[in-house]
Amino acid sequence: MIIWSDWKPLRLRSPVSGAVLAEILDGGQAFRWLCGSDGVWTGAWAGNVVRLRPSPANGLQWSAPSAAAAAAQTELERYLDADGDADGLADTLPWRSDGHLARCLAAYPGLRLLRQPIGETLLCFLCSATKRIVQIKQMVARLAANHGASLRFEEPDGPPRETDGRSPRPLFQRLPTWEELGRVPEAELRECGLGFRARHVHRTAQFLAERPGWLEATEAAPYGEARERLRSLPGVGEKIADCVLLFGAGRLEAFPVDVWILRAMAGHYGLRGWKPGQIAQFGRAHFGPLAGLAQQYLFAWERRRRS
DNA sequence: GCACAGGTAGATT
DNA sequence: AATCTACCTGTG
Repeated sequence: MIIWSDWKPLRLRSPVSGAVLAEILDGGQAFRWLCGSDGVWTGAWAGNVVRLRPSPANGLQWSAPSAAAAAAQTELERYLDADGDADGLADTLPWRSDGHLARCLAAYPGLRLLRQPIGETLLCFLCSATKRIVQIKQMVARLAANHGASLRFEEPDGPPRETDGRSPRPLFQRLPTWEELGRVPEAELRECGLGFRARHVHRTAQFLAERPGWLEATEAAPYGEARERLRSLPGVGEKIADCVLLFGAGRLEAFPVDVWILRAMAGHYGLRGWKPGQIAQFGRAHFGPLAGLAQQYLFAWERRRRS
């Protein structure tokens, strides 16, 4: 039984509607947010579990297990890049000369890139190959349930306040660290539904478990070097490397090219038949140093009304 | 029942 | 240096 702190307002420099919040939390950047029938999002990253809900006038409210609430606000503000000027960044994209981009920006005001832990982001995107978001979330939930450390929020004595017996239990286990994954046999990863991705996760874990600090050094390296380092991991190609840098390291110049971006660039930019590598090159040249932010808008637009 | 899904790596042209 | 192809498994 979790005792949640009271709801408190969360100030975002660029506010978001409920719909844009849903796109940020559940649009393919992160895979550990669940939305209840009451419209409340519950999500987890690192050792944090947090609830979020839209409030009037594009406001946001948050709540955390009361024992962890003090630290949670700081962590959440960093995770959501609350102080970041998301709309100001978007305004520097070349929308004035790009009608389709202008339309995408207008459709998702306040859309932003999350600042997730790089290790978790790598794990999630190793699971993402030829899978839909629902399935990725399922695999990741099983990894946490079977191999992640439990999160215990000890409650001090006192009158219980707001409780929620239906809290999504899987979120109260962390994702396993790479060191922990290094001790998990590939067969047990397959039991989490990873399929052929289990081999990639297993071999990447073998590599990383022996090299403490390797991911942190990668995060600190210049973009090109970081990308090559990630590419050297089993199961990490150009697309996943860019996803990890964009969603897990705040590298807004990373421009992941997936099937949705291929469709977007074919349909709206006349680049039918172009290869992913060519699209990536075009994207960085056309959209500039924040190409990854543009990518997120194009991705959201392309994916609307689909699963 | 069966194609297909936020790809990657290795073989084959 | 391009272009196939196998790889697991749940969903539509």
